[in-house]
Amino acid sequence: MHEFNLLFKALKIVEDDLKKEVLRFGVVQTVPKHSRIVEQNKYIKWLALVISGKVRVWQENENRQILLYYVNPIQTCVLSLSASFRDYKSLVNAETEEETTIIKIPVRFVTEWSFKYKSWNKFTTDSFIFSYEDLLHSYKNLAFNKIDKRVIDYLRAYAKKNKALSISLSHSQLAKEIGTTREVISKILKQFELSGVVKLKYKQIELL
Amino acid sequence: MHEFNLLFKALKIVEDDLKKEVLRFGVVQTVPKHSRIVEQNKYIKWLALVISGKVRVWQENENRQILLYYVNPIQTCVLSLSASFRDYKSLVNAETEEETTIIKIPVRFVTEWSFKYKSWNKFTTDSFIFSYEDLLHSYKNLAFNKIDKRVIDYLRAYAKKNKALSISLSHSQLAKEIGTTREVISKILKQFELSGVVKLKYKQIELL
DNA sequence: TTTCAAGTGTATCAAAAGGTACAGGTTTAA
DNA sequence: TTAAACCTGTACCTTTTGATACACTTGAAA
Repeated sequence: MHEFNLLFKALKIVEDDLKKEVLRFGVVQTVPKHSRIVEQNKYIKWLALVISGKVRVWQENENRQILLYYVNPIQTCVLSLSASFRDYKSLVNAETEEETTIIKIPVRFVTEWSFKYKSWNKFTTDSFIFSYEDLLHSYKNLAFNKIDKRVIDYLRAYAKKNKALSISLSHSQLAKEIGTTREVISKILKQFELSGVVKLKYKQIELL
Repeated sequence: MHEFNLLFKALKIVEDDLKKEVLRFGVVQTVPKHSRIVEQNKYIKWLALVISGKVRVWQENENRQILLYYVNPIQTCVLSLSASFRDYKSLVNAETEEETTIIKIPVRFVTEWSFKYKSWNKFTTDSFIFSYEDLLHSYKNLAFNKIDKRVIDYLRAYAKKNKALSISLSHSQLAKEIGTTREVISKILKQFELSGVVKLKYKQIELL
């Protein structure tokens, strides 16, 4: 059970009883690229922990959408987590960006374990804190920065995370991440290119 | 100890040991109107629970600011809470809006109790969940709605909370809540008045 | 009652962002 | 190799928001 061991290690789970419970009730599942795993307004029955791959979480409103965050290995979507603590409908959408392996835990255990096992308690608390601060950062960014600043920040963060200066995204994908339209992104990127900040290729943006 | 009993009741604290600890380490304090109780980039040493009064929490950036939330009786500021779980500098500002009575708990107990006492665990978890969803709501609102919509939403929420159709706020105060300028608010309110949605008085807005 | 600070109304201009339209490029798969 | 689908560049226009400027109003304190 390679996936479970990864999970135990990452979450610093040392309690044997908790390990047993996770092994007993957790289900490993591999989901193909671009599968919708959480849908707005649907009930959540499982807490999904991402072991490998990547999940994109966003909100939408008519024809616009805005990125909330990505769930990377070894993380969990804080909104499934908070949904687990109550019986709650999802406020967001989530879709795999690539083939993704998850471990699913039935929600009723999530609360129970958080009081029973210290490592699980720490994991859930840390998830909440991290996610709250992340969202706060996005909120501030949205409130105070113009789109061009948000675009370049996004590109730099992306490059940093992938450890590569080349970003493979189309203008419309980028527009969806930022919450604007394709044309606006095209204009801004062109300006960046003219001022020598980036170099544009087909479906690819290179930071200089 | 009137304040402590209120707290126990509101947080559904039933454990006698926890009550004893709260009584022993908690400090009741009454803070006058318009006192800064948390400052951006300062360390947080206490978790403050609001017993009566009201605290405004916001972020600022140069000359603009944006409201994050209000802390009402019996609530705690989620950001002090998350700061309590680590040794952390505040990301926000908080100021009393009126004379406010708080109970201060030294941060080291906050984590400890959350594993030791079920009611405390529930309180912290619920705070995180509630606050996360609240922020998410604000984020979505900011991302998708024009200022006029945000203004009317704000006014209606305010009216609902205060159970009165009359809102005592100047245009510039309102501008700060929304994160825009006074002139924009004046224009929008005037339009609302012309279309019969509100009636404007000096430092007062009446919903019709 | 006078005075003054704070609040409000509004006009004008500028900048930011979005909408529409269309030309042309690139990739993929039939 | 050709068609279809998707991607990019750009021009033009509109709407939204912000900045500046100034006149006028209101309420509270001297």
